[in-house]
Amino acid sequence: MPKDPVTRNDVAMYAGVSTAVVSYVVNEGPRRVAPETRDKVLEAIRVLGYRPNATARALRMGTTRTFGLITPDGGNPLFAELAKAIDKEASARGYVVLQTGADGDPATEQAKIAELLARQVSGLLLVAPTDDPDLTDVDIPVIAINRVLRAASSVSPQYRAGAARGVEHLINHGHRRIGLVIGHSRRTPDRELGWRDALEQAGLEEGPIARTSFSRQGGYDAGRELLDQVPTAIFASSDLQAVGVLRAIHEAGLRVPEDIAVLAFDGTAETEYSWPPLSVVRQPLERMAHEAVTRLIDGQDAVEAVTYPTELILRRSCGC
Amino acid sequence: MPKDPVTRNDVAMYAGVSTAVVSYVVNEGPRRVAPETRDKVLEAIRVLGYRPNATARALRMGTTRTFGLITPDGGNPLFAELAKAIDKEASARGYVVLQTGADGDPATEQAKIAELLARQVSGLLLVAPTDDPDLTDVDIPVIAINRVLRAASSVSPQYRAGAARGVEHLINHGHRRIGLVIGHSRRTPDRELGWRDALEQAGLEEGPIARTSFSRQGGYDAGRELLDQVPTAIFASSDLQAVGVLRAIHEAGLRVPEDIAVLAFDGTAETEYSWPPLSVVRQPLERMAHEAVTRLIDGQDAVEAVTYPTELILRRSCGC
DNA sequence: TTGAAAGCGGTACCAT
DNA sequence: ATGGTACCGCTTTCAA
Repeated sequence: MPKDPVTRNDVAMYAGVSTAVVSYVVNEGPRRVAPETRDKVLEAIRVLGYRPNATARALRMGTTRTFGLITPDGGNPLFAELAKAIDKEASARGYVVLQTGADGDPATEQAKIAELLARQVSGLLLVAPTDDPDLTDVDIPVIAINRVLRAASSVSPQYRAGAARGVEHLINHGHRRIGLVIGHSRRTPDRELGWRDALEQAGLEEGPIARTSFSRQGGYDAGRELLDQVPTAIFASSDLQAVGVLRAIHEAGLRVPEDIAVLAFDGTAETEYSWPPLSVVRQPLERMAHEAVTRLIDGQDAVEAVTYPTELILRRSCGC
Repeated sequence: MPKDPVTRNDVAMYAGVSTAVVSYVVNEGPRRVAPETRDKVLEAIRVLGYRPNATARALRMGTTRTFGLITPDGGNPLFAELAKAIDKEASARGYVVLQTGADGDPATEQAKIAELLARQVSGLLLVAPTDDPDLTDVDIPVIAINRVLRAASSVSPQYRAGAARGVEHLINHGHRRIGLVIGHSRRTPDRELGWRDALEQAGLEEGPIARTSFSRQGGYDAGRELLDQVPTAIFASSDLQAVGVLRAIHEAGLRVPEDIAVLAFDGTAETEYSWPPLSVVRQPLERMAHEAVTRLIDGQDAVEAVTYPTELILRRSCGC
């Protein structure tokens, strides 16, 4: 017997007041209520086990206090950690997040955007990296994370400076031939530019480059490819790739960091327990999540790209 | 100028029909509409860029087609992969999922349940492992995953049989002293029972046990503890723990699997690229997600605990 | 085949 | 301080 839900009407009836008063009590406004009336209502709410219907409220108020979050792949640890940070940030402000994956497919992402819009989300978080979706007639705030959109503000780590800082560290260890594992992409990725910056700065010539997917398998393939060109260090543009590189190196019977050093961009938890533990350039996920959520709520109008400094975390893989 | 949203009223007006007809067209029912009227409406929808308001629909229909998913920690790869599978399953059926983390804290979980109920989710997915939450006056279907609840059905891997199968495999490799890394818990966990089953079955005496948290750090601590008792193989009750164990072993200068073999329960992607790659008892996450979502939608009444067979995946860490 | 209208559960203005 | 009530956008019955 699924007893139908208690509504504000039941409460009003039980407490012998009008529905308006119940509303005033529940929301602590916008009108004052006499203390004793208030107590009657509270009592009725308690006894009846009343829970306001957020759907009705959303309809009336025109806001669901819900964010939509679309990542290319929920299974990717980086996005999982990002999502966790966003959830935490949203929860703290009474929001809730509809999270979904787009399989790294632009068409799917576009469809998911439509679905979330239909559900009246109050803001949209779009995480890297797919093509620019069509955002015309999206009438809610949108923030891009780890990607830059023409039509929306974005929040990202300082890819270029962070990568440069990491590679520079490798150079300080004495490495002169530093390979790069990077993702495919239309324009030159900032992490690649950062790697170049550091090499140039040190007067070093460019090391070997392997372009591959952002995955462990991709890193593995790239690692094998790079090993043929005997670099003494490898900078991977993502944790996943670095983990794959590590495997390729181990299989080749080489030691890290003695024979070859490795440093990765991202800094997810997995890197702390890889073998050896990976030195990383860590994305400030918490700060990024905080900023993204804040912007969504405050609804800034100007389109701007905000970036945050990364953190260099030294572990064993670089030789430290 | 954030032009306010197009409603069904605008469409009706533009097409010169009533709102009812618009509804019939959009939902392809419950009444038939003359083809030409239909075309007019479709045209109006297209021109105006109308998108039905799912919130209003939900209020009227009494269902949001939304699931609530609460995990102890969204950053845990196992839960991230589970969430991904659930998202996929839900999407395919036109549902969407509100995902949130409870920090492994019962009180937080209880609060999140209330929040999701207020938001009228159509079903609730509660993932391991915290205390039994209070589910009285929860009037929607609830499915527990990887945990058993008094008041709701559950979907889990066959922990005991799967663990036994894994340990048995270790025994077949010739191991006679097999340690166990397991989580803390009130009652004896099924994975521990499975480990015992296999040892008993083979007439072996019990190996050393280390009880710790379900984390990489926990596994590391447990690994160090176990190494003092010189087992020749270790069965870890989760991937995370196994990864920690691996680190402890490497630091001790031992080789896997030559000096000590390792096998883990879970089978997340991370294990495929650890060093060496971990042999695992894999949870059938996709099947579990499918079953959980199906049950939520079909709204079975009986409380039952469904379990699914695991898969033994052999890689290098066991000696294969 | 189509239209009018009631009602889903709240909110908040306008009266009293 | 409190009550009555219109309205948020949509679905569906009832009448035409």
